[in-house]
Amino acid sequence: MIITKNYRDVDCGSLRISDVGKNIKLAGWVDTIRKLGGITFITLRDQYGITQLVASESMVTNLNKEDVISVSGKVLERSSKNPNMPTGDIEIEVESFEVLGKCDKELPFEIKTSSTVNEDLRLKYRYLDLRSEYNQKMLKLRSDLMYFVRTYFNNLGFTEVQTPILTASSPEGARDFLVPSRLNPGKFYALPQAPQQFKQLLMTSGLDKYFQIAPCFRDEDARADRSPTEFYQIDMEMAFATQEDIFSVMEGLFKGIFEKFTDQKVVTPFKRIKYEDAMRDYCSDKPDLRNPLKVVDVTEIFKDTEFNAFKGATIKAIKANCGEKGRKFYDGLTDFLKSREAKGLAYVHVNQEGEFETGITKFMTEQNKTNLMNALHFEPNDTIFFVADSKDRVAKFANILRNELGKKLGLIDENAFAFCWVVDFPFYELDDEGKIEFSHNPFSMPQASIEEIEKDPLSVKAYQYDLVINGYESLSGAVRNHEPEMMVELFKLAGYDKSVVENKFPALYNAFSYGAPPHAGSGAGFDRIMMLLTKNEFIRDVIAFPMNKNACDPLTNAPTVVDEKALKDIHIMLRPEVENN
RNA sequence: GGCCCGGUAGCUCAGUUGGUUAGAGCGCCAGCCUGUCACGCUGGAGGUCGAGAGUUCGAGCCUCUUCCGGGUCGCCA
Repeated sequence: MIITKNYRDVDCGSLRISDVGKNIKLAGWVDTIRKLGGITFITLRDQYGITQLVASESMVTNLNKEDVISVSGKVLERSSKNPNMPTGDIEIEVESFEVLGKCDKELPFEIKTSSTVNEDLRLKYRYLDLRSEYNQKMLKLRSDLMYFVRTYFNNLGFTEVQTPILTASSPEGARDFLVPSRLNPGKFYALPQAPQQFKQLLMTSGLDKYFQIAPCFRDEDARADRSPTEFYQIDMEMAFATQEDIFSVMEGLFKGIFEKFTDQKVVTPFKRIKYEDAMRDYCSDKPDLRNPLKVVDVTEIFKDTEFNAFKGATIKAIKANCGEKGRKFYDGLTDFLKSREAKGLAYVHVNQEGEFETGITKFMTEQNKTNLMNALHFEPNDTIFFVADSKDRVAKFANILRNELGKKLGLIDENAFAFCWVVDFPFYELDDEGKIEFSHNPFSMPQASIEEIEKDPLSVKAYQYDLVINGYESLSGAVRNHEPEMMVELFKLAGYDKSVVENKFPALYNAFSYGAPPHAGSGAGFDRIMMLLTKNEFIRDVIAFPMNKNACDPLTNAPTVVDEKALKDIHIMLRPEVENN
């Protein structure tokens, strides 16, 4: 490692007992000052570590925490060592020091405890927040991860291509960020939601294997695990490739990443679940497989029930052993479900004798019980939970219940990573009005011929896949449709004219008419991987300069008002209600 | 846009049924302290209780409005 030498000889993390006796210059931030009367201990911090300085009291008056100083002195063996620090065997006896950067303001928060501080304040002083040990490690990990990804793809013969940041607005998908064009009055660029079109064009250009650590921009609302403006994607595409080829490359990447950056052994090939089965067993297309609970549809069992909440509803059941939980536990679950807009939560407890008790036991017939036994194979001390609602709402609540039970009952191994491919997404689905609509990507390849599709479009699966890790959608991809004629037919089935394909995606459509190879690829969320590696549930904690929930940056005050002239240049006039704000 | 939670000292928070001068820990300042390492001890400064209105003899606490932040639903093909 290189270390700049004018202000220091070594960094703050590297001196050891073998260095005792050397005259050394060190530079860094004053981390702590401990005055014990005649003697003062100071710890000096940089990105690499912390080294203790020792000085006479008179020598270091007027020193503040977070001052940046350069210190000259002799390395001593400590008389009282600290086994908790890598440099804990030694200290520097200060002979002289120079203040390089004074910290003369009171800190808005303490660096050590910045992670507990109100996020807007942390973001306003992000340069201080980033001084914390967690953030220093986070920045290094991001860099190491980027390097690892690039090395992996380069070793496999991939070419990294930088695709445009200013491009055309696309009609599908999320809201675009728009950038007005000065040279083309009234027209706008859009920031790319993903390099999707460009990487497919590269395939038609003859590039065999493409990748990019690509910035993506979407103007949608934030979530804890979703950045409100921009994020990075590990984007890749291969010509002459099948779904299996993509799986093999990406499994190699994820195995490599998780084995290098965590202490987990990653087993390949990853588990695979059909979309249909995931929806049946977990009521989610991104199930957390660390959670052993499964959902069972019991609608049929209760079709003649007297229980009002079940009448006419779709009913999902989850069996779980809740141990010795009291009424409070069940009420808490019910309240949680209700707070998420469920109508309620029904349950029965199975006692030692295998009989139902509590909850909705009085509505259970013997036949119900027999059927439930066949469906759920419950045992003494199990509890059976039921959520009932309309067909399109019930899955959501079953999923919420499954996740909450997993969490509350401690069924989730926090140290494990559960990888699974979700495959065979449906190509079409019915929209709210019962019309056939593309369910995911209209440009993915269906798993059937056009003749078969026309017979029964809703049964057709797509070569479309997600990689789910611990319940996070971490990668999404597809085998692409590179046959323009078939694409037109597929659009027709969804009620779109040929002109829609031609006009909305002219570059792709035209390019595919000049000889395109079959190709497939994927995009993996770089920030999501960072979250998993650091076990962090907030995406902002793995980004150097994140925006807040409302897509504002308290540090730079972005977005800002701009002056009249700048607006005039780009032919923009603000609506009066906005201007007056 | 809907729903939920929060806003009290620089930071993190407590604050009872509405009742005297609004507290604690950390940080900051001063003094003491020669082996600390979350040093310790003593003292001190520091408050528009987010803002506004209302109810009340009396509001940090109750009501309404509003601003700000977080989570979530919608949204993210």
